[in-house]
Amino acid sequence: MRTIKQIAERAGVSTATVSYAINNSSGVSPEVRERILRIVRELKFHPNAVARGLRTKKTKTVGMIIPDITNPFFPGLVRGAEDVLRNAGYTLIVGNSDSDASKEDEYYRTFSARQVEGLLIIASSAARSPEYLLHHDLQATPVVFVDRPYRDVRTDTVAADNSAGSFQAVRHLLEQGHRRIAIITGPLQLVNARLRLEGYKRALAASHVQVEPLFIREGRYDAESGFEQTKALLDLKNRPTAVFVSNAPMTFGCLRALREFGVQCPEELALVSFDDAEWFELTRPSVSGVAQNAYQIGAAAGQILARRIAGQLTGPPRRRLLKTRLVIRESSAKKIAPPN
Amino acid sequence: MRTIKQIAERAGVSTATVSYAINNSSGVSPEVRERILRIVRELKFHPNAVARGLRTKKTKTVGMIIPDITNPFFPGLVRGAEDVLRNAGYTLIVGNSDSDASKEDEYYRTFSARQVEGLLIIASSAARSPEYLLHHDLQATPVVFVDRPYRDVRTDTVAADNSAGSFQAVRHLLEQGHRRIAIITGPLQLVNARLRLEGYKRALAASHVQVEPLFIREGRYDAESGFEQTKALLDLKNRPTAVFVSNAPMTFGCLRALREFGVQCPEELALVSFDDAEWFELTRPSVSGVAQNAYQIGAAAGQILARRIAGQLTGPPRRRLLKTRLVIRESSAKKIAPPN
DNA sequence: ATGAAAGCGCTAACAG
DNA sequence: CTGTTAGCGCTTTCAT
Repeated sequence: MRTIKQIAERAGVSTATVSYAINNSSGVSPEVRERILRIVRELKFHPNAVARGLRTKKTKTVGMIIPDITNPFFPGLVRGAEDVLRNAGYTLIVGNSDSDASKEDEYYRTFSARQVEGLLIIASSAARSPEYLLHHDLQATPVVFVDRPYRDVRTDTVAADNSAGSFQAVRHLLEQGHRRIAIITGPLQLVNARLRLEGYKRALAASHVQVEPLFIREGRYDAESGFEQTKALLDLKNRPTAVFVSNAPMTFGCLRALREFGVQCPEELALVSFDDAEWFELTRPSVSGVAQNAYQIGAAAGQILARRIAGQLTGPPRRRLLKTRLVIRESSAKKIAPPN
Repeated sequence: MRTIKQIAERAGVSTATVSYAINNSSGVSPEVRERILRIVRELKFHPNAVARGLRTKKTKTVGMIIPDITNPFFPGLVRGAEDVLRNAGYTLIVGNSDSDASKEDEYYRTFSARQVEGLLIIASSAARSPEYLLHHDLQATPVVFVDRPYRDVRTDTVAADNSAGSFQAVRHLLEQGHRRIAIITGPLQLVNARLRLEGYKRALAASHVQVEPLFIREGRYDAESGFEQTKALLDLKNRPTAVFVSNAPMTFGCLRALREFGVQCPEELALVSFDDAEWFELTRPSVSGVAQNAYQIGAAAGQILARRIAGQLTGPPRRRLLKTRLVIRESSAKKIAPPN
């Protein structure tokens, strides 16, 4: 491995001068600078980021905690954050928590030890708030909460407007003539699951439709629970005519159930999903969804974090809620006759 | 931020002793060790990994270059590698190259500067071989090539057995009575695309079926090219009766084309895909696929890398080709009459 | 415009 | 069993 010292010897200057040259600080004569940079190029010298990090206490590293990269919603988020952060000179380290507090803790320790300059968190609960981070030596580190906009948290937050998106989806079902609309929610300890439920309730209220408690089924944001809860709805004496499913994996399970039990969609049960997976277009029926732009959310979060770290952004926490877009497909395209 | 020095003062010992204690080196009396560890816990002290890395030249960091985390095949790979490496004490940094050489280079520089101890690479071409890495100060760094088993490369390699998987898929189509079988390949500068083509040819040869050059269409592993090449096949005067598509995104495009041009599958054109996406099960028809276990590939690669770094694995490069599994669904389930 | 030198936090001889 | 000390590669005063 080459060091600044070797470059200095070759160039016949001191290490300080080499340092100035490669960091293009002022006060190095053009000739000397050029000579040094030439040698740097020849020897393919890359300054040791570890040494630099130790000295400057700026590691140019950011940590990100996500539930699971294998869940199709998160890659876009990560990619958006990565692209922005890399452009700003940061390296991103991503950890999968499986929404497990002890794995989260493990990553907090790793990140703390590695002196990350900032944190992007998709938290498993509000307990993972900055107060919590105090326990991990990360108190001074800027944090942005992503995707799950906990309210009581004193950090920047970027997420889709879950409530508005759900409102829109359920209003659409109401406009199609549905009155008996069920919802399969995510785990209700997660804010975004609660917000999607809230949007559902608001839409019903706006149309003076009573909430039917049996129509509110809590899932776990995975395919299995989507299947189970759909089955539960189908087993009801008084079935709903439509269902709003709170994410794509559960919609996957829902479709499986519809198929297995031979339920016609949208005729017997109309469907709108939160999220808009690519394959929604290819199923039969194709699936209506509330599209959130994961890349954009990640990019916005990365942007805010970079500016906080650089001190370009100060003051109270920013809350950005990004717009969703309702994509109507076959699963909700049929109007039904009003009941009376 | 706490340092070893502060712990030492509190405990009334030297920094060396603290270091011994937290690294549980031998030669520290139980009482002193206990006292130190108690203080460490109380103060939530996490040794500065940057300083440690500088001193020991072991950063416990591994770099991974993938084309794009947003492509559904890669998250599994990454997760597999991450889980294994984290267990072995390494932190994984992942970079998206978009199969772009200059972005790859950028990550090589970053990884080099950050003193990674090993590299997991899904390379855009064989040129990204260890010889190439010489240019980036990474010569001594263990490298494992993943997913794309370039032959002329002197490193460990882990991938699915692309050729065998394709062979199996095409043999299946032959067994269904098909003789006019097309293939949509990936970009042929990628080994795995070439290997999938090779498996296709071997299967045809084994059944004494002549290769029809018009039936070999090169795509780009993306949905658009899957659409275009399917259209090209459908435009042929003498259409094939079946097509083998070399990955899931192109199969997505293929299905779109079939739908758009009203082609019945499997009746008019049977279909088998390399890869097995979750949604293959939900389309109409459901899609047959060659499943490769991405998680397992990533995990195996991580394992080998960790052992190379630790020096537990020495000697010539290992080549591991993991088995694929053919999953037969509706898109290829119908036998057709032999064309005598 | 350039150099000498201190020191970031840690580990590892070496000494005792 | 514990302490002293040098030094990893770099940046950054402070001199000159």
